[in-house]
Amino acid sequence: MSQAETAAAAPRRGRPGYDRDQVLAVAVKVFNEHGYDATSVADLTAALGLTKSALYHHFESKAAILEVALNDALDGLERVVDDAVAQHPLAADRLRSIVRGAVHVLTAKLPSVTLLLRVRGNGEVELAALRRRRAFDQRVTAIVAEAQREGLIRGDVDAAVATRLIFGMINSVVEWYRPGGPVDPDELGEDILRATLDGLQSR
Amino acid sequence: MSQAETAAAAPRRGRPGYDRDQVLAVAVKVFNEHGYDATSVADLTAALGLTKSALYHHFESKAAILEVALNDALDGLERVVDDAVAQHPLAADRLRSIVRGAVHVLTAKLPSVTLLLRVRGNGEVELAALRRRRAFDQRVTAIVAEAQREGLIRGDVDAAVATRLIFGMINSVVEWYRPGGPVDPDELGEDILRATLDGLQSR
DNA sequence: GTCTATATTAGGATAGAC
DNA sequence: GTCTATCCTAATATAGAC
Repeated sequence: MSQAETAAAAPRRGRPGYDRDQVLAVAVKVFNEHGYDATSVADLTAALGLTKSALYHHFESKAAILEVALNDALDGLERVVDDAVAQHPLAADRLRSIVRGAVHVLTAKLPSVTLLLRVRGNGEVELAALRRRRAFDQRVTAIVAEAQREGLIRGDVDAAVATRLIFGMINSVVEWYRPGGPVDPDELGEDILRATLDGLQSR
Repeated sequence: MSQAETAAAAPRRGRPGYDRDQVLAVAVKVFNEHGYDATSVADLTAALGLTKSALYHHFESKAAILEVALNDALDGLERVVDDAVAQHPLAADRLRSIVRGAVHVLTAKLPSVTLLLRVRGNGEVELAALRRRRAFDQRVTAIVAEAQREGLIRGDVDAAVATRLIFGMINSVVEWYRPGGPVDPDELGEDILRATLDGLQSR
């Protein structure tokens, strides 16, 4: 994924001449437009301007493309929690750091995170991703519960429900946020922090 | 959908003997478990204990099943806005009514609304549903903007962003809410109203 | 890194009997 | 309302040449 952006800087004569990361970026884009299951390998090759054989030269299967993208997204999200835990002793600070970090990863790695959030558990690749995602959710829920004991989060809402509502709001961003659009990703992180903690009501 | 619950009250001898609503309920459940596109007609008939021909006796195509379910969900959501507009002159009251009503429809019609929220726009049936959903979103955004002018919603967050964040939180409920579980749907509506308007922070 | 050609299976849907 | 048998297309994937 990291090489995808610099792809245009190394053009070929005539044929596209994709490398693995470029193929990945296009494939993930098409997956998100039609859904992974509704996307055929023919759809991918049409978007790439390649034949199936050329695509299978880069990835051994359609599922292998999905696997790389999902792991990229999960790596990014797990790193946010790792960093928050390493940097902040207070759960309240960890939570604020996680909200900001999750919004940052989500906007920076929008395609792969979007794909991750739509996984239903079909096949081994998706099941493995769901397992990692559940572990992530549990770590965050534990931090929210601790932040609640510390007094940051109100006690009249269940910690698991609060976590789900906060991340429900964060994750919904993939449905409408577009890089280069009118919404700044860092401001969005602050908006979501304000919306979930302070509330959207005027005071 | 309404007849599905009373199905067990009219059993047949030997074979299941499904009617249209019962087939619909099972099909929507399977669609949600694997995703619409990943669900084959064979998956549906396996869940029903029927052959393909029997299924095609009730619905003319796989897409026709989807269409009925999506319209059911959209009817429910549109009715919430219609009722809110009819009952409340103030946009602030309309918004509160819509949040409560949307959570209610979402929990009461969980299977069909879940399906609706995952539609990507493949084929005419999904495109038609997306058009209706966009119209719904626009009506709600206009009400949020008006509520902001009335002073209910803070002015430092864009109305369109606020709408998306609020409904992002509401819609995320389909990912974890289960009827008969520990979370009461009416309480959940109040929690979301509190979370989005008052904020989750202790005071 | 890409091509043409093809193997193989699964998918949606129908015909016609009971 | 359901069955068996079948059609036809589209899907994933591979072989082997350039």
